[in-house]
Order: sequence, then structure tokens, then C-alpha cells
Amino acid sequence: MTRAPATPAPRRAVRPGRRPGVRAAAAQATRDAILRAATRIFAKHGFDGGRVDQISKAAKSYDRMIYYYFGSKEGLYIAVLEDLYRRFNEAESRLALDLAQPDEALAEVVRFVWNYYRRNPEFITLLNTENLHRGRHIAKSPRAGDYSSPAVRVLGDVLERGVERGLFRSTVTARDVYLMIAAMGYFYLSNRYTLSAFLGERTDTPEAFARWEAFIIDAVRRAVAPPDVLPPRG
Amino acid sequence: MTRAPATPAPRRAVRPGRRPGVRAAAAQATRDAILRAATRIFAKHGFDGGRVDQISKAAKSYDRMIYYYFGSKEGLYIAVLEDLYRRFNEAESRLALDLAQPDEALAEVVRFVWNYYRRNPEFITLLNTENLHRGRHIAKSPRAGDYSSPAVRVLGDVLERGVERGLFRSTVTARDVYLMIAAMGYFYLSNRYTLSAFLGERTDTPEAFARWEAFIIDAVRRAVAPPDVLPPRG
Amino acid sequence: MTRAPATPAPRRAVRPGRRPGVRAAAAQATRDAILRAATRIFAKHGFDGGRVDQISKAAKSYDRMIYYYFGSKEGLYIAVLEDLYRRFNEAESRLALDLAQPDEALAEVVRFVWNYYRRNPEFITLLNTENLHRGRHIAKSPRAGDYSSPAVRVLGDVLERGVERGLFRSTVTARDVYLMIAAMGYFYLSNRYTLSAFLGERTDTPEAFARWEAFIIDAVRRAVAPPDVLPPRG
Amino acid sequence: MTRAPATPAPRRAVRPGRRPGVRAAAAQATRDAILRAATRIFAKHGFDGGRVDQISKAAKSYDRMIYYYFGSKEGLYIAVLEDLYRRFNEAESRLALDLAQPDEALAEVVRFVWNYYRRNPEFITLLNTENLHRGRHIAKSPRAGDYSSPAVRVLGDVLERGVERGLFRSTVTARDVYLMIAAMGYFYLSNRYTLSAFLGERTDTPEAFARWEAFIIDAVRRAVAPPDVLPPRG
DNA sequence: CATGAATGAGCTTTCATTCAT
DNA sequence: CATGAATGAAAGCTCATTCAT
Repeated sequence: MTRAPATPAPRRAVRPGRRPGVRAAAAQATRDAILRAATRIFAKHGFDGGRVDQISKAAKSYDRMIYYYFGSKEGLYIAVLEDLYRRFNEAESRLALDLAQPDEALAEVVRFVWNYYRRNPEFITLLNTENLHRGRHIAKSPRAGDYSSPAVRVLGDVLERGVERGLFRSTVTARDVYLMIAAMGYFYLSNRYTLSAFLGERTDTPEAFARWEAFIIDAVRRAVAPPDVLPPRG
Repeated sequence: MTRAPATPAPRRAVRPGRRPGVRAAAAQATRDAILRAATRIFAKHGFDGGRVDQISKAAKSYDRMIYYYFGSKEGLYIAVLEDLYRRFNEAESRLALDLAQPDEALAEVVRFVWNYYRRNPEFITLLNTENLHRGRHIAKSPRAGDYSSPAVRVLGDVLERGVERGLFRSTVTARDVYLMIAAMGYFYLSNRYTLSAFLGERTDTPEAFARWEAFIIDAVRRAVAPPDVLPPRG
Repeated sequence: MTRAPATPAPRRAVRPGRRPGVRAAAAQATRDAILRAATRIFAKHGFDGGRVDQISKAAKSYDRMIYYYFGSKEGLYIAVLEDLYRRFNEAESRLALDLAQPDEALAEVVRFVWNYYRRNPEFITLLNTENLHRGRHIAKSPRAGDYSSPAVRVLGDVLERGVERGLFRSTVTARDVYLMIAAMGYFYLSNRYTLSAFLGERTDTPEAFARWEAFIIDAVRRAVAPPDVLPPRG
Repeated sequence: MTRAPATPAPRRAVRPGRRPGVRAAAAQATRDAILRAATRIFAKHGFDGGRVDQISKAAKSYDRMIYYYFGSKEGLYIAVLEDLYRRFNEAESRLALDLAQPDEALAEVVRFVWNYYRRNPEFITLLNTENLHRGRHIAKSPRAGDYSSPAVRVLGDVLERGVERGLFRSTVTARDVYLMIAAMGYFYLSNRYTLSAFLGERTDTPEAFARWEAFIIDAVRRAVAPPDVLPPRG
């Protein structure tokens, strides 16, 4: 008989409608430890480079438990991605802006995104890994559709208010501005190692970071500034 | 251990100071075929995910030849990166701009970078892979220092001319503008798969590409526009 | 990336149209040693019970070589079955009978089958294992159709001659007689271990074997004897 | 080693000398469900191929219960074999023959065995599996000796009566006739999958089954017919 | 008795690499 | 230079079994 590669049904740690007891809490702890370890190791080595036993060891658990809770290496990786998206969305949801000051609120969005990337470097490497795989794994997640960014909506409110007050031009979309913010922060951090070769200088000193943050804010403010402030071509 | 032994001295295909004969030409062809195949496969699967025998098969050669020419899987990967940088720098060097029209020249730089990324998708995935590994491999390349971007210098010339003519502000650096251009193009293409989940829309249609290119050009023009055109904060 | 379970193309040891050199001969020896070891071990422990590393060790080779030559455990098992059928058919083909003495020739067929089973116990256990799996593996063999028994044809000749001479009845088919011969020999040997429990006696002494052989011959002779010799029912 | 520890004392479901209560009945049901599931799965996949958790799942119970009731996988397998023998012996015991008609009674025995095999295919595959293991498991059963076949005794009576009446020859033993009956039925069913390859025809149609049953009956009648009816050799 | 979690050995298979013509 | 065979470590995954409520 050949081995059946069909992934067995993985256990969800806590069943709904049941108060978790001591056992269940311990189980949840095991599951969480594996998930955290996997996040770290997949972020560091990618999906192919991340070894199952490295993860289980880092979680002070056993290979077997990975299959018990997540069904397969891929199942674990998908769970890591889902958790990553969830945490990012949660963080974005907590973003509280003063809409009365659109220009400052805009800067605040930039700072939020930039700082999130800086404080969660695994966010970047995991997304890169997933994009290397052409989104194959996240596509398998049943929750793949739930992850549309709250920040884009918030940013839409900010822009709208700014337009009303004549501070912003009306021809930019929240989507494009959000992408710009994300791009400038993400790329700088994501590609810092190869950038050194291209630029011939350090890009990861506190001063360099601060300078780049200021540059992003400035560029974004200019991008949304009313159109008539731009000089004619030439 | 057979897996990671001391790397033996790899052969360079064509020894300098010797006219290549028929044999040497065949050898060069083999070497090139391997390099091309490796570029494709490492770009698709990453360093860990790319299999040696997949590469040798794709090159219609043999595993053994990879070790003959490149010493090891890592040696091959480094050669791929060097070749990648070299080709990119060559392309940048061919960039001919009309400095008499700084604003148009600036847009031309954006278009060049954006199109290079679009036409060479393996450039992006290979750089991402290398950054995942924290630049570990390219650091081993003896030619690592040679790759500072010609485009940054050219862009410096463009900006300088624009400032002279009062078209650009004098407080932005070529480095920052170049990073901005690169970031906005790179990120959009690199992260297209996960962006779908975040944005809930296609980002890879011809129209979407055209729109984003226009947005980048506009944002960059605004970033370098004289400072006094920006409205006061509020 | 998930592991690709697709079986790679296994090597045939000696390519046609090429005189085997020293290397090829050694390779063939390796392949043969694995095949022999696998025959022994699958016969002893079944397909599931037979361990890959047990086989490679018994063949004084390496696990890896099994995959090199046979692609997978299942591929090896199929090769074992093909070899088993081939050897049996070859042995049957060598069966030389004196058709001038149909009665003696018939007994000779019984002795041949019985002795083949006795001398090749792995033939029985391997067939049993394959039948446990409902013929799943042999069905995958491209040579599955080539194994119709030569002995049935030979037996047909014997019966025909006997009928002509009035020694045998004309209403039995070679197929049925062959099945009878095979059944009585095969079952006795195949089930000898559980038969002990049923019968409460040894069935594997030389005397017991000789007695059973004589009984089969007698029963088969009676089965083909002319119909009018049978007494009426009662 | 966790894999093959000393077998702990398994529980018998219902202790003798105690009226089973509700709990005991539920326990018995669990035990029976496991036994039935195990019979099915060991019959289908053999001992090595049958998975403990496949069995517990099929029985809608838990792995743990198998160890509770049967001590180990092997203990369960032995229980399956014991149950198999017991049921077969019970069925044989229910065999009621009209000794006044020995010839018909003989045919009845053939029909009984043949139909039992046909209706209980797991009987065959489980016996084959046990014979593959050289009777290792059944030898461990404390009840191994109790299973001598009632049918052999009954068959002895039939033959004796037939001899008295001059219908059968006196030189055949009940054992040999029983083996002949068993062999011809068992082999035909057990080896049906590989027989297709040898014979190049279907062996499992209703017509083929009926023909073979008739052939067995005829062959057995001829085997026990008085010796003088056989023609001289030639 | 039932049930979820834990355990660690061992399984099949794959990998990068080297040997020997 | 090319090519088939060999090598051994290690990968992902599964197994029977036990622990602890």
C-alpha cells in the first residue's frame, strides 16, 4: 500500500461551546507555541528552508504535534499566514485618527504602517515568501477573503475630509495612496540587504530610518496636495 | 558529510588570454545554459526550493556539470546573482536621457525602472530570495562592490539640471528619489499576489499597470517639485 | 513547496543496442541484488511489512539505489512480481512431456507444479500478498498481459491426445484441470500453518508431502477418466 | 521503545459469573464494534497494512479503547483470528447431513465449504495474512488447539457410510477429501486476481462460479469412487 | 469508561554531492 | 568533458502506544 498523502483533519485547539479546562489550556499553549515558533522560523528561512523539526524543537514540542494540530507543514504555514494577516488587521483596526486634522492624520497612517513593518520584520519576509509562491498557500485558506485592509477604509475617510476642507486634491484614491505608503516603507526594509550593494551605504541606522520616514511623509503629502500647486511641465 | 563540503575551485568557462576554440565554445554554451536554467528555477522556487537536478535537467546537462563549473549549489546561485546585477547595471548604463528636458527625463527614469521590473520578473524574486537570506550569498561575491547603480548617478544629473532651471527643489537627493521610484514599482509587482487579498481586486491587468505607472510618475514629479508650491499644513 | 510524489523515471539497467561494459555490469549486479533481496523480503513480510532499508541492506546497497532503479517501493514491488511471473513462465516453458504417454504426462504436469511450488515458496507468499491487494500492483505492470500460462496449453495437448486414445473423457477443459492441479498444490503449501490448527497434525513432513503428491495425481487422473467409469449416484 | 512494549493484561468484556448490567452491555457493544471493524480492516489491508486508528475510527471509538480491551494491535488481531475460527467452526457444526444418502451428503459438504468461502471473503484474506506470518499470531492464542474442524469428523461419517454401501472406496481418508474440497474452493477465490493474468479471462462471474462448483463436486465424487472403476494406466 | 493530547521511534523518500569511467 | 552510478545525511510524515484527566 502506498502512503496516503491526504492531509488528516487537523484539530482546532479549543472547541466552541465548551469552557476550556486545564487540559485544553495546555493544548492551546502547545498549539500557540508551535505557531509562534513557525512564524519565526518560516520568516527566517522561508517555507522550503524552514525545517519541521527545527520548529517543533523551538516550540519545545514534537514533530508529531505539528501534524496533530496542523495536518502538514503546509497546513502550519497557512495557519502562520492567517495569523499574520489577522494580527495586522487587528493592529490596523486599532488605528485611531483625529479626522479633524486630515494632514496630521495622513502622517499618522504613514507612521503606523512604517512602524508596523519595522517592529514586525517577519511580516515582510513571510509575505515575500508567500509571493514567491505566487500566493499559492493563502489561496488555500478558507479565510482568504476576510483580509481586506481596514486601513484603506480609514484612509479613505481621511482623504475625504481633507478634500472637503480643500487640503487634498480629489483625484487620488485611497487605494493608490495606501499602496504608495506601503510600497515606500516595505521596499526600504525588505530590500535593505541588496540595497547596500546598489547604494554603497548603510540603510539601517536609526538616522537613516528617521530620514526615510520623513521622506515618505513628505512625498505622500505632496502626492495628495491640490493639483494646482504643481508647477507646469518643462 | 557529503551535503556541504568545502567548495572546490570552480572553473571559469573561458580562460583569459586564450582564444576560445570549438571545445571552449561548447563549454561556454553548457555553462550558459546552466546559468540560464538556474536563473529561471531559483527565481521560481527560491534557493532552497530550487533543486540541483531540476536545473541540470532544464539545462539539458548533468548535475556533475554544475559542480564542474560552479563548485556547488551556492556557487551557482552566487553566479546567478552576479549575472543578474550585471545585466541590470548594463541596462541602466544604456539609459540615454535628454538632460535638456529634466521633467521628461525624470519620467523616463521611472518608465525605465518600471518596465525593467515588469519585463524581468525573475529580477524581483531573486532579489527577494537574496534578501530573505540577508544578503548572505551576494556578500560572498568578489564583485559585490561593483554594483552601485549607474542610474542613481544619471538621476543626480537630471535633478541637478532641474534645480538649475528652477523646476525641482534642491532639497531632495538622487538616492531618495531613486529609492522612491524603485519602491513604488518593485512593491507593486513583488507583492501582487498578497495584495489581491488585501485590496480585494486584480492588480495585474494592463489597465491597472498603466494606471500605476502614471501614478508613480505623478508622485515622483510632486516629490521633486519646488517646496513653495506645497500648501501650508492644516 | 510540497513534496512531489510523482515517481521519477526509473533506470533500466542495460540499454538495448549497447554492449555492457564493466560499469554497466556492476550496475546490473546492483539492480539484480536489490531485486533478489526484495523478492525474499516481500515474500517474507508482505508489501507493507517489507522495509525499504531492510531490502537495501540485504542487497548490500543503499536505500537511494532502490529509488534510482525502481522509482519507489511500489515500483520495486511491481518489478518483483514481473520477475516472479517471468521465471514461472520460463520454467513452465521448459516442461518437456512425452505426449505418447498421456497418463504419465499428466502426472508429470502435477509433479512439475507441485515441485515448483515447493521449491519456490516465495512464489506463493508473493501471489498471496498481491491477491490481498486485489491485484492492484500487477495491474500497473505494462507487461501484465504477457503472462498467460504456457502450461495450460501444454496440458491441452496432453488431454487431447488422451481423448484420442480413449484414455480421458472429452468433457473436461485444460483450464479446469490446471486449476485443480494448482489449487491442490498451492493451498496445501500456502495454508500449512493454519491447517495445523484445523487438522491437529503436521502437514510439512517429507512423508506428508509425498502422500499429498500421490493423492493429487490420483485425484487428477480420476477427474479426467472417461465418464462411464463412474458408478451411478446413490 | 514505545512501539512494542510488554503486552498488558487486556480486559475481557464481560466477566463470567456476573450478570451484565447496562454499562457492561455498552462495553460489550464497544468491544464488538472494534472487533468487527478490525476484522474488516485486517482482512482488507493485512496485519501490517491495517492501522490502529483506522480501526478505532471505523468502530466509532478511540485508539485507547483498543488497548483497553485487547492490550495491543497484535492482541486485537489474535482476537480477530479466534473469532474467525470460532464462527467457522460454529457454522460447520450447524451442518446437518442426511447420512442415508452419502453421495448427496458429500456434495452437500462441498457446497457448504464453497459457499462459506464465497460469503465470508474476509475468512480467506485473514487466513492468508496469518499464513504469511507463519501462524505466529494464532500460535499465541490460548484457544489455538480447540479449532479442529467438526466438518472433518462429519465427512468421516459420510465416507464410512458410503464405504459400507459400496459407493465409495475405502482407501481415502476424510482428511484428504476435506483438504481437496477446501483447496479447490479456497484457491479459486483467494487467487482470483492473479488468476486473471494467468488465464486471461474473468473468473468471478456467477456462471464461472457455478461451473467451478459443479467441477469440484464432480472431481470429489470421482476421488472417492471405488477404485476398480478407474481404467488401467496407459 | 471515554477522550484529547503527548511521545519518540521509524517509515518512505529526497537531497546535494562525489566516484569512476 | 560527459555521463551513469553511488553515497549518506536528513527531510517530511506516520505509526503504535501511553499519559492525564
